[in-house]
Amino acid sequence: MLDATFAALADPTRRAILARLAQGEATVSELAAPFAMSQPAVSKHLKVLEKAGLITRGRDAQRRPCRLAAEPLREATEWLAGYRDYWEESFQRLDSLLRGME
Amino acid sequence: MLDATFAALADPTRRAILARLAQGEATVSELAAPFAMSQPAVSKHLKVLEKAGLITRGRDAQRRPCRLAAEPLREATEWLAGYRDYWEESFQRLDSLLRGME
DNA sequence: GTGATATAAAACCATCAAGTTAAATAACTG
DNA sequence: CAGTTATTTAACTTGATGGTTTTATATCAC
Repeated sequence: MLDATFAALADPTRRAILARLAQGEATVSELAAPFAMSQPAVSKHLKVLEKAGLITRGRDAQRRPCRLAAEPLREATEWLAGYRDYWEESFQRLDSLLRGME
Repeated sequence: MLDATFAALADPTRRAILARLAQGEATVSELAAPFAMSQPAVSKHLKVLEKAGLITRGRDAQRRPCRLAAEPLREATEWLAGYRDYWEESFQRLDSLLRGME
């Protein structure tokens, strides 16, 4: 699943969508609004995110609200954690960043 | 830079190359050996990794030894860290939900 | 200089990704 | 039912990816 996760994260539009969803559920049109691209284009991005397991979608009348599903992000982070030894000096910084967020 | 980093990590061959390089410097042919693909194909993967800043290359006679350069991995991890409390929170929510059901 | 080794570059092909517009589907509203 | 809103699907274009084989470049060893 790492393939799909990293591929999904490689696109700035999709990362922005995830950032928006971190604030809470949103509909397709709400997600599409900030972008200078057609709504079907955003729908495609959502399909990529859904296939990667990064979002789930509900049903509310005509709307298909999207929710963040962060589990693949955890897996990706775990993979990256295997390399933390290689940035030891800067790891201290990341460590305090994480501590600060708790 | 996140675009290039995540795109580079989306390929299993490239992740395997990084895993190998985490053990130490290696030449192109050493890196290519385990894979059922031509050497030029591996060279292309190395170019992708180099452009993403994930490896650097030296010179040793005809050889171009590759080294891991983990800084982009740190950046990627930092981006992901922004979601860490999100998933921890949702696990906690799930956890209390489950507790409430007992 | 010749030949062998290590790697990169070129040309090519098939597939996929990201966008478009236009049409189809689903569900609400009057 | 007709019309509107929300979203998906289809068909298409363009450009990037991942692989191939063949050719070129660089360096060593003789």
